[in-house]
Amino acid sequence: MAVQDLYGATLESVELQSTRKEFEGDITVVVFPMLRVVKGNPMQIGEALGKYLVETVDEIEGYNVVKGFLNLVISDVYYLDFFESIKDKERFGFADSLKDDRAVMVEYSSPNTNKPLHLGHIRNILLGYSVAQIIKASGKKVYKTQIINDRGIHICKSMIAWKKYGEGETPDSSGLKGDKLVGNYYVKFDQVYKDQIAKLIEDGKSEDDAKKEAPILVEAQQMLRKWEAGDPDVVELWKQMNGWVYDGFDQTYNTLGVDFDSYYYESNTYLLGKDNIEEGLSSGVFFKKEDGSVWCDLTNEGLDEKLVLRSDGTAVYMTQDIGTAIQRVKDNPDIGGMIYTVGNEQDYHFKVLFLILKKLGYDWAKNLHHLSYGMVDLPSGKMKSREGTVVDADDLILEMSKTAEDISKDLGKLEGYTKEEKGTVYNTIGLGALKYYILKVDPKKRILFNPEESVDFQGNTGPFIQYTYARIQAIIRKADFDTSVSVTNIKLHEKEKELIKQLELYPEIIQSAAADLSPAIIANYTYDLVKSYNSFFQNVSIFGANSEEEKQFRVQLSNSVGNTIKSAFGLLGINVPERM
RNA sequence: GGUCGCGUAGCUCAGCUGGAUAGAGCAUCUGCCUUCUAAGCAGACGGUCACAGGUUCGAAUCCUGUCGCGAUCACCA
Repeated sequence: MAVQDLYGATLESVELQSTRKEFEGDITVVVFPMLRVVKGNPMQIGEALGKYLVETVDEIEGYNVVKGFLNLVISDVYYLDFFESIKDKERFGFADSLKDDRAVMVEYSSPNTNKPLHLGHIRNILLGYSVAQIIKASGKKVYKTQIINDRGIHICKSMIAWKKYGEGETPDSSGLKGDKLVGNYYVKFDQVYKDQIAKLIEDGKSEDDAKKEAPILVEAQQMLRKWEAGDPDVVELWKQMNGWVYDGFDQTYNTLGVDFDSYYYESNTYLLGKDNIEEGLSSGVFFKKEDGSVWCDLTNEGLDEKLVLRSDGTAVYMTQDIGTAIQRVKDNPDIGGMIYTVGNEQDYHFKVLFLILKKLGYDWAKNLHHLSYGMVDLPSGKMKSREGTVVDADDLILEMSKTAEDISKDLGKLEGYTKEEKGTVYNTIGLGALKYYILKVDPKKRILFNPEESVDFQGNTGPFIQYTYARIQAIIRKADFDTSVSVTNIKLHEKEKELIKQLELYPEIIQSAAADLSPAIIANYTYDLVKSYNSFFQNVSIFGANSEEEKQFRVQLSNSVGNTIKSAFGLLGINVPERM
């Protein structure tokens, strides 16, 4: 029996847990629940059980009973055996054996093409990408995708403003990133719109009328109708401006280190779903009201009736989402489930969407998850694009690198590195700080993002963990050890056992992060591991009175911790530098 | 108002399938750089786990209610 079998055992009435540090032992059996089955005093039952286990199970060397807790002492040999099995592994693809034939599609980012990405998108993208990595590591095939909101009135607003005031400006002519350029015209539209409203009100219009009648808005609406009619000029402009935006987005995705396997454009999918509504009507999932609108009755599920098709026969948001989901499975028939990374303001929408898809009878509908996350708030309050209080994604990333650079320079590390090498490290650290800061928090909680204070490199932060990894690499470089040598006859310290126990938990951590769709689990685990490691390493001197064997074992243990950090950070999409 | 989510140290967060004395980091204070990188380590200080009931041997964790904060309740997306 290996150590992991002991931990993995979950007999129904036996509760096992890792023994708390302050007690002697490795595994604890909680005796209290047994009292329901066996009558007696917890102490006596514990004693009897402990005695029996020591006699019959080789791995168990000793026991003690505290109150109703039976602490079992596991032999060092089993720790060493486990350690031997993971010593050199880069622990990424451990789950190959668990491969599931049903793939999962993960959607994230979902930008609008009228403005650049901001801090809110960053949370979305990091969460989605990380969850995709985690699910892949847990043994499933993953399709990463995004749906791009490339049509609608908001795009036309940027287009009309560019046409009227742009004077042919392009990313090349202005040196601006494409998404920034288009975003500027969206802002421009809003300025002009507001001025026009003010003027109309001055001329005696009511506020409501002014908002509806402002010429630039009317023009944008005309443009949308032309687009829908396929007007060649409008479509051409639309393609051109969206192309600029995609170039800009790609740059940002690139710096963030994320990618996608496929793209869905709303301009292609916005008409989807109507056929599915027809099918739903004939199978009785939906019903038609007198005015011709189509609804889904969810009152039995404790919800309301939900509109799925307007009385004029046009689609609503829900219609599209139904159609798109079905389309995706048609495109990738091995999909057995989907994950939508979308903010929690849409909790209700997805609850309804999933319910409807289930009612329509799709077998994959039971594996749909809304990866719902909280808003990112700034100390000044909510981010509002119109008020200019958004934190731009590119600016933020740049600022994080800059801070990493300043701190690194103060500490005087990285001597002997070229300018370029230094730049790469600063980027790795800055991005590590940003990604970790966002991912370590439970997705469903709101994040208060303080741009100044977020750039923290001490404690539970990305750079601290990266730093530990870099230190481990320094140890390995210096030690020049031979990993093929196995170390056996040594007596393990408590802190070493603690570390091995934590390394052993890694696969379970991934499974649990995959089940909860929460990278925060991986992040916090990695931090705990690093804390244990640092404590172990700084409190037991490596070149002290210890044997060569022990010394070698410690270097190997460092290596193993390093590999685990690297793998865990890989799941978070964070790189680790060899030096920093 | 209905529904959903959140509320843990001064601040930012872990812990939540019920278990032993509720844990980290930041901030404040005290030690530790001739051995691996002090972005570190060791320690001190800091708690009515929002509040009130309930379930039980045992509740931060589960249930009910109250309060506070947020989201959502469109023939918008």
